[in-house]
Amino acid sequence: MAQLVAETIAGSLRERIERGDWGDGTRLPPERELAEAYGVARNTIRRALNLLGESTQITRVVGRGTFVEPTARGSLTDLSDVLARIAGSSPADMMEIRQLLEPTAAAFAATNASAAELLRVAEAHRLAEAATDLADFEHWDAEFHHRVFACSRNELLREIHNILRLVRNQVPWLEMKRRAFSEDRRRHYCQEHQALIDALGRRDPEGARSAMLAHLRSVESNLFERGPRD
Amino acid sequence: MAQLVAETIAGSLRERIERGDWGDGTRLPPERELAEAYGVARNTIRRALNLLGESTQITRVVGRGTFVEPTARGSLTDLSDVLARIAGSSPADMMEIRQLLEPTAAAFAATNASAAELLRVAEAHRLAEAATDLADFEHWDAEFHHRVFACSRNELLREIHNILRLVRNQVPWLEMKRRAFSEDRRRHYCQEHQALIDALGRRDPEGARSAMLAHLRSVESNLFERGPRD
DNA sequence: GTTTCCTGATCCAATCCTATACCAATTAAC
DNA sequence: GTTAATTGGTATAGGATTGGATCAGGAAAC
Repeated sequence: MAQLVAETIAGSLRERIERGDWGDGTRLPPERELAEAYGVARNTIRRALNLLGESTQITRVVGRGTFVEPTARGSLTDLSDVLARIAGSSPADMMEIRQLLEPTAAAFAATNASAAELLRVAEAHRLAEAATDLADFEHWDAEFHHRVFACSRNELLREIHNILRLVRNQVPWLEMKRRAFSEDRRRHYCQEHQALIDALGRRDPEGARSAMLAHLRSVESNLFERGPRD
Repeated sequence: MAQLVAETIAGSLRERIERGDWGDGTRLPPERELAEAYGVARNTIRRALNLLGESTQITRVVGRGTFVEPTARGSLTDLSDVLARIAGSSPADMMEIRQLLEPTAAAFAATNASAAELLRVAEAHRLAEAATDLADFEHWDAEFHHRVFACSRNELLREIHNILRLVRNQVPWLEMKRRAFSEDRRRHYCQEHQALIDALGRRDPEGARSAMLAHLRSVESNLFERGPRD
């Protein structure tokens, strides 16, 4: 994944900081020294440090040097706290958020997607339809939803969905989905997906929005009501 | 079935991508290299890549290379990658998401908040009003918005906002907000905050929703239009 | 004859790395 | 206090790599 020399070096430096080679508040070697150590030009080191500064907290002071911020680990743990809480959030909250985000993503997609992207959405739908077991269906169903986000042309929206998707791949969720699954329901979902694809093909934002909303409501009621075989 | 050479090559490349020869986000060999490897002219490789681009997500950047889009394969991307992409997302995307999430959070808050929570929202508003410098105002403004999320009674929604808040605390955002700031605008924001608090106090979800939306629209136009002193 | 497809070649534009020089702020030596 | 060395910040130039675009020519299909 590291195509750029600067990216590689940034990764190496980050690792060394996190490993504790340079502790909180200590000074990193001067740029000129790092350049020689890594065998690259100083420009490249500066670029690596700029990249590093985007994610890790470092402070650079003219005449003094580059320092590891004491808060660097703090904000990281902040973030991991956030993620832990996200992972532990309730299915009801999740479905509420999905009903908030996904219809809008579908509406955006109807307006913004290229024909090629719509083909990719349709492809995921087709594979979900053709799936022979639950795991396969789950995979292509998730992929279908994600591809809608992918063509919404809002990168942030897409990445938020990535996070939600990670949560829904946790064990309790898989269990829950397994209990709510039936062949009937699968067919029903596929029909709803088809309706969404039709709306996207018509470039109809409001149609896509309501198709997605209807789909999520049926997912929700299946998830939270009694199983199909009581 | 006399396939074009370019089509055959496109198919071969597609297969290799899906098989994982080149993983998410990695760079494909340069066109000149592929041309030699397949024993064809570079034009033909370019044609194949154009065909490939119609069905698979690849990105081509002059001077850098051709890349497999992170979404091109089904694999779930690493969480740290997701966060890096979130941190790098555009302010326009951010404002779009805020206008999607925050009005709904406000509506939830109007229904769900306890009286004590509403007091905490009002407190943040009061401190933002009383702030004497930009940093202080920024802090309480952000806190105001976050406390609205905190009483929306949807933990997931609140944590998503936490992530967005972390992004908006990055350097480029701070710069942008500084440029868009003026005392006039601060007073205007505070009036809008007051309108929101009034709606929350009336337990009026739709009023809260529209008050928040109006506020975010004015934030957006201030952020993206010319500075206050042109 | 015309069209389509591939080849070969050339030039352009963007990006990355190198190399170098100079500036500005800080620190240490005197 | 003054000066010199150190260090990050900035700018410029050049070479190498890479995708973008175009043109001329040959071969095959119609």
